[in-house]
Amino acid sequence: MTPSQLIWLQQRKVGQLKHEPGDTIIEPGATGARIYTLLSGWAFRYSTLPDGRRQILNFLLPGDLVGLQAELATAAPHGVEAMTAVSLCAFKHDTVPHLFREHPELALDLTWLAAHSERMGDDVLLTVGRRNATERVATLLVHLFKRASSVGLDTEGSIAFPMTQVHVADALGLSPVHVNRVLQALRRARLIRLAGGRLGIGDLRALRRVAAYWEQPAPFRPLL
Amino acid sequence: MTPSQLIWLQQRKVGQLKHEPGDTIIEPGATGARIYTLLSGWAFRYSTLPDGRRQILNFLLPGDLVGLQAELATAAPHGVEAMTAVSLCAFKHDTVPHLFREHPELALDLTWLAAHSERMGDDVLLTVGRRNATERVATLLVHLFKRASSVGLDTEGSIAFPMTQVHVADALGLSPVHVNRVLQALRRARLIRLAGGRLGIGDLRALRRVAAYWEQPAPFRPLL
DNA sequence: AATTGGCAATAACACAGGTTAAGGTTTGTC
DNA sequence: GACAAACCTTAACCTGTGTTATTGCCAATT
Repeated sequence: MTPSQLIWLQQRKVGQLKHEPGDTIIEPGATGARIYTLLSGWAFRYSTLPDGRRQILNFLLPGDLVGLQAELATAAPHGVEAMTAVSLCAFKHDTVPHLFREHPELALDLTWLAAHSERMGDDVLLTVGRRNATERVATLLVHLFKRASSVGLDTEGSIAFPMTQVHVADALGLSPVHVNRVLQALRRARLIRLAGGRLGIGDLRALRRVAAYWEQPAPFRPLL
Repeated sequence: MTPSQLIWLQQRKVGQLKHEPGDTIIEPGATGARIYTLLSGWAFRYSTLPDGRRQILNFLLPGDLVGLQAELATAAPHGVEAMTAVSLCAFKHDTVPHLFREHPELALDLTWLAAHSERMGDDVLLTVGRRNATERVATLLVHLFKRASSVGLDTEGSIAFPMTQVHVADALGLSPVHVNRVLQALRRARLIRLAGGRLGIGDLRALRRVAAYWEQPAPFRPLL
């Protein structure tokens, strides 16, 4: 990123806000939602059916953009909720249109990000649609472990893991009880260590095999 | 779209290509894939697991953009296959970067499209993760019926429906046999008419209720 | 120290949907 | 007009996962 781009972005920043675990960051259906960058903490996007069934769409880690869809749509199509204490960098309203006029390079990066998150969504759909319960859980854990590690959230081979089993269930289309069964099995097989809010992976290669997971080459990722 | 934008787009067009039903339009993992607009026919995006299980990510109807992700990524993350005879409008390589430099308004539309398709993907994930088989099938049929109608593919209350039950199964994370059971039930309930490659909806309101489906306000949709 | 609430663990039971297999149509082809 | 290849349909059976319920643990609160 060039200095002028950086300065421009700084100017668009209107403030920094914090949320507590469990707080709603974006209300589903909210209008005029802002766009944010997640500076620290974990959050998730979700949507629900009229009768309350909830699907977690994805998890948000530091560095992720929040609310691009909500900014471009007239109403936020999904909710966003904090899982830990969270701090966000808020941008002025209409930052996106200005960005396109004044910084086409950054705008292209933004579109790259949108395409990238669509790709991640495709992977999740493959997981939920075609993998069985064990594979789903293994896939999610490998994925989160890698992402958290890549943002430097790992210490001594484990990461802080702020999710409940209900979160895992809602992300994978499973029931909480069955998630528990699968986690027990993975623990007994010494594939994972999960206790006290921390996750460690015993044998990454074996867990990947369980997941029917295979590496996508980690592509260039613009920051914003 | 302004005349100058239109002329510019015309100039970026390098040709028109056709495919037969069952043809692969974009090979999964292909490099240097182009970006297309679907002019006529139906296609779908899919990805597969190493052992062959396939998930259809979404269906492509006339007017849809094909291969934005493939253009921005180094390798196409998913395949695209034609379901009917299909014709595509191909754009020059590097059209996207040029677009951002020369037509920021169009570039914003493009990003809007990317965000929109991510939203559609979110809906599919909700369906596959949290709806039961009947609801899933009903949701898909309502969705496709509405989309096909909105592109003028309907005649006398029915649309040409070129998909096999295997396609439906692969899109919804179900087995073909179970899709058949559900379709029979919907037919018996007079909610749908499905025969001879055509789909009609008997009682849209009732089918929506079955789907646990509710209307998203159809938003402004830029063409490209 | 007692109480409450959220979360994890486990068991018993139920059922939605998967699997396998066997016809039956339709369509195209030589 | 026989044959083959897709595709659809149905049945019988099975299993992975959901449901419901109970217990225990820990942390926070009073």
